[in-house]
Amino acid sequence: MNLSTRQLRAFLALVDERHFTRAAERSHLSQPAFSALIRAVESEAGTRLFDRTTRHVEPTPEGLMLAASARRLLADFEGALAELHEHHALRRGRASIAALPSIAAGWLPPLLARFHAEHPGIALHVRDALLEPCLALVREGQTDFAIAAQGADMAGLATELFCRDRYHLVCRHDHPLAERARVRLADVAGYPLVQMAGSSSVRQRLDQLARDTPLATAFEVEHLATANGLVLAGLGVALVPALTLFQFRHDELVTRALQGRELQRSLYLVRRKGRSLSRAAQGLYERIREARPLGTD
Amino acid sequence: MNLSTRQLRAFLALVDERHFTRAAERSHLSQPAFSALIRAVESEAGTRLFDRTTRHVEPTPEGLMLAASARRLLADFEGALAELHEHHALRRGRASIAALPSIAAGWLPPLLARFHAEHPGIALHVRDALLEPCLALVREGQTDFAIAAQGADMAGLATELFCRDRYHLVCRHDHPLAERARVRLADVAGYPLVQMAGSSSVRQRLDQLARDTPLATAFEVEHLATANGLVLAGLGVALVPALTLFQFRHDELVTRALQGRELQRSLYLVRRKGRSLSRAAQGLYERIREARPLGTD
DNA sequence: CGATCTTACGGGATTCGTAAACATA
DNA sequence: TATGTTTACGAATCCCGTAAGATCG
Repeated sequence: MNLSTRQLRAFLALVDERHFTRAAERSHLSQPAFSALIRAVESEAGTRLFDRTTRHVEPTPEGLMLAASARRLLADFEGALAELHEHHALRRGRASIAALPSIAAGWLPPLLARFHAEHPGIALHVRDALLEPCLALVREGQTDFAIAAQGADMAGLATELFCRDRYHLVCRHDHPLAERARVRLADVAGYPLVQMAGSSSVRQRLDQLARDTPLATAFEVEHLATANGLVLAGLGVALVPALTLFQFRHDELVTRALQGRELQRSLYLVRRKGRSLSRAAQGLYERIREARPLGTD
Repeated sequence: MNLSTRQLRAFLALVDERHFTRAAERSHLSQPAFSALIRAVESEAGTRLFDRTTRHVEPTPEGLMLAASARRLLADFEGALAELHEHHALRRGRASIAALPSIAAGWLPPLLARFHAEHPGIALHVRDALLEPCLALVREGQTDFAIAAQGADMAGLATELFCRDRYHLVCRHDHPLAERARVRLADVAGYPLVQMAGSSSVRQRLDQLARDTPLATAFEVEHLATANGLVLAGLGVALVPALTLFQFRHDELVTRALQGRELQRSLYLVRRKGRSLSRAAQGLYERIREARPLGTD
């Protein structure tokens, strides 16, 4: 049991035209070839579909029945293909991304705004989550891809460098460290520190970097905005990556890049291995890759 | 833009199996042929539908989208074809027939009952109408065919003899004519006659036959049942065709076939010329033709 | 290294178009 | 008789299957 859309279209052409020669022209076929095609359709259908004399062609009642079905089927078919093309052309679709809170709040939104302006038909979804939840969302397919650091278990995930994000000192401009042009990690060791909570990747990476440098943790907070408030109040200084500095823009605060080749974290575009993204997600992914802040080495 | 149901089925086989070799077997194709077929589908769709490595095959998001559509489309398609087959096999459908009142009330119902028992899925519709309305219904396509006499204008209609229906005398058994074994039209001339109304074909045909025999019309009625009552009351005798005699079955009444080669009416199966009947109507038509009461000559 | 998909290629079935035959109003 | 469909037939195309090649785990 096999029929092609071309056959259905030719069949409908004959139903409409009621004339083999004209219907054959409309189908870009010679009349005899068209005649054979109609015979094939009738054979597939298992019943005669047209009453024909040399002077008159007319669908049988069964032909009219099939014509109604065929019109519906072709419309559905073309609708399905059109939808596919819409998705392919990024005119429709859905893309979801997970990102670490710092990225989700700072770097990402302007890019999403640009992408949305370019592709208003694509629905965008963002999840801000800490590192492991981020990776879990990708692993479970609940999000298309993520911007995150490397986790403990990266099996089944494919990563691509997003950027290297250098740690910076943030302090009040009246803080002693504010006067130094170049600041090393060891220089900060003596001062009370406003730290992120241990669950954050910013903190985890910092703990790695400061393995040999005892830091004086004065506060532990969940949110960068809180850290900002504490530093602004003169209760300590903060060590945070460049992409979080948008939270610390204030006249009374200064930032200094920490010297030292290693004093940065690496962020990655993370997606499921061996599994392609939807066209919409692929589009967003590439847009992000093009726009990524390459950072220092 | 052309795709066949076979291609859609093969595509779905691969979505289900996620394995070219197995899907190819399920599709009764060699694996390379199957591979080429999938490529053709992807080319038609305009987008990649599967991620494949030599070890793993998986539909892309677009592939899954198309798969959902394809399943729906194939189900619809097969539904439409199944419906067509149901109609072809006389398991479903609709047949409508128009018939002169005498036929519609007498000969036809038992046949319809048998037909319905054989084909319970076919909805039957009957219209009882006088000759010209009968033919009009057929001409306008409001009924599939009719059992009727020939009308004034038979253009566009195709007829086939249904039966020859001899006129009979109906009278009380105590009527003088009841004693005669053989009755001719002229024998009836002197007696008061219960006639059908001039709009009936029974009457019109009788007027033709009696062109040279002055008949004594005592009553004109619309319905045979009324004629029956009048004859039973001894108010006259009736001249009606054999197929109406079911209305005159009564102990006190006798019927006598009118002698004479011409003293009959011809009834026909009437359908639109050059236009085929639906399978259901065709089935009923043939059933009627097989069962027709051939009548005398 | 083995399982699996892709490419290459010859053979066969399908389908096409031209020309002639056939049918109906 | 003229218009339009079907049949006949040689040719081009498409599609299939076998065999060789490439690739990933």
